[in-house]
Amino acid sequence: MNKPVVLRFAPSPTGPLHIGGVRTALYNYLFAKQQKGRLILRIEDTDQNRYLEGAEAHIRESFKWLGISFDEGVEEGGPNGPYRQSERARQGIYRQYASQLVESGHAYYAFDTPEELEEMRNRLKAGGQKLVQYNYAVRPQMKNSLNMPPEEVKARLDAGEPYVIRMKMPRKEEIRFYDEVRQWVVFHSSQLDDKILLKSDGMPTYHLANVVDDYLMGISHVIRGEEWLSSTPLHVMLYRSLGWEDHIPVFVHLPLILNPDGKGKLSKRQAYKLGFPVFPINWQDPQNGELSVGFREAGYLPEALLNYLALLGWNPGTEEEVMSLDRLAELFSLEKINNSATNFDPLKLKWFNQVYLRSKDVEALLPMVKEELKKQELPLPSDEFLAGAIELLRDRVQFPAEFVTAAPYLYAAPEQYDEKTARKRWTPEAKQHIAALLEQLKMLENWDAAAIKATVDTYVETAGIRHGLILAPLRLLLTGQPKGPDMFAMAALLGKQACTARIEQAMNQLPLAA
RNA sequence: GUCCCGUUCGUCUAGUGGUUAGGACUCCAGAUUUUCAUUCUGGCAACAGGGGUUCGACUCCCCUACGGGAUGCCA
Repeated sequence: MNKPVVLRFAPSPTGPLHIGGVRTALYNYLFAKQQKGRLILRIEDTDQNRYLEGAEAHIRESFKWLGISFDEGVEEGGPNGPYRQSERARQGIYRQYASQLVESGHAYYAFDTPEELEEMRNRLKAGGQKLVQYNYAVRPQMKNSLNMPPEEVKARLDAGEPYVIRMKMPRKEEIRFYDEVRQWVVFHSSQLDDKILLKSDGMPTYHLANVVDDYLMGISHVIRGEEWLSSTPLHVMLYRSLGWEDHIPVFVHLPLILNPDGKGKLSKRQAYKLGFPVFPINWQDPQNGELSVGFREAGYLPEALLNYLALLGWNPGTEEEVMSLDRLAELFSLEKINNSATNFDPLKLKWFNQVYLRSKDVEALLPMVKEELKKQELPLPSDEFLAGAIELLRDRVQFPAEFVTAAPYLYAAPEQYDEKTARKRWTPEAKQHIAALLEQLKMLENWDAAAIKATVDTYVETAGIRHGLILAPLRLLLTGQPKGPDMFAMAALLGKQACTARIEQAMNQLPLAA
């Protein structure tokens, strides 16, 4: 019988949710969904010193925007709660297992002070040791329960002396584990150190907490970033030492996401320099007040971000690229996850954004355009007008804001006219024709694109001139721009009143080309 | 330094011993369009290097180089 599929995403609220975390969460989500399993959101807040106010809320908000939902978590509830490790720690869960490990001889108490540890490291370094770590070799020289009589240990403990519990890493043991992405990975325990499992503040370290919780929560697959690969042997040892060898989850270590130039882990700094976000939604650093613009605020659609991210390290093995979340969940497979680090490509993300933006119906786009108008402090036209504007512009925008910024003339008469175009097109001859055409346009009863076009066509034909002589200057007068969407449709949308007014206004104002 | 992981067009990638090495983004050219964008067509562009194994290696093995990660009372 197959074990139930239970996944978890376990962020630490020491900072905002990062794009790499989003991808990890996404893969967890996709796999859980595909396998009809459960997905848990667990908050790994065991570091009291680095806890950041607002980070947890940022994480939650981000997922809400992205449309990634969890079956269990702090807000969702569930049978495996509590879902914050700090709360679980308060229940004594981790201490209990740490004690069990001490009793079974797999771990021990250590009373070394930070200064003593520092001294030990310096000594090893000075001695030319290649392994500078608290391990089987230095263990006998340190202040720990392995080197003192039980009475002394008890006395120190009873006296409330600060202590940690360390893993007693065996001296010589091969640790093999299977990773779905890298296949078999082998480590030797001799290279590993006696990692702290329980800190002196009583909190567990990540290693202990994640193993205990994964076991307790019945996690079947651990999908996480590659930076965890190196500590996986410790985790495996922990499972073994706790007698949970049969419950070791399937490990899936995802390749890292690097900066666009391939140099180093994707960083906020690099991203900022290149002009793209790294956080799903805005993040204001509570310490220095610095604001980082999120993908949401920058005009990215969650579908686009997710689609792009899904393909960053995975692909369906076909040439299908534009996929909904449902489709992704359908096609997702662990075997097809890539094993090499990947560069973040903001250009391709933009392309996805364009694809998704264009496919949205007017109803969905309307609120985005309105919001942008509000932001720009522009008057709010009717929905009908905006719908027309959206249809007019949909093939030429990558971001919602561009429905406004790319065509400001739809919302207000132009105040400036493109100089180069004016110099070239606004000739005395052009002005003369436009004036004559204006009279005809004024008489037009049905102000629609076809009628306007017919009027212009007829005028051009009878005057025996080329379209360019009329069209380019006309567009200039109407919009101030040399380019833009279909002019007749645009003029129709603007309305007769506005168009004739703009033409007249420009005829009076705009100096002729020499 | 040590351990671990990795290396196909500029980028994301397909590829599991015999392929004209395929697709997408970017870029370029042409067509369409009143212009720009869209769309369509076409083009440029890759197996890190060296040894093996094999009739035959992008595919398997080893070495080198390069990149990355870990090496915390952080996750």
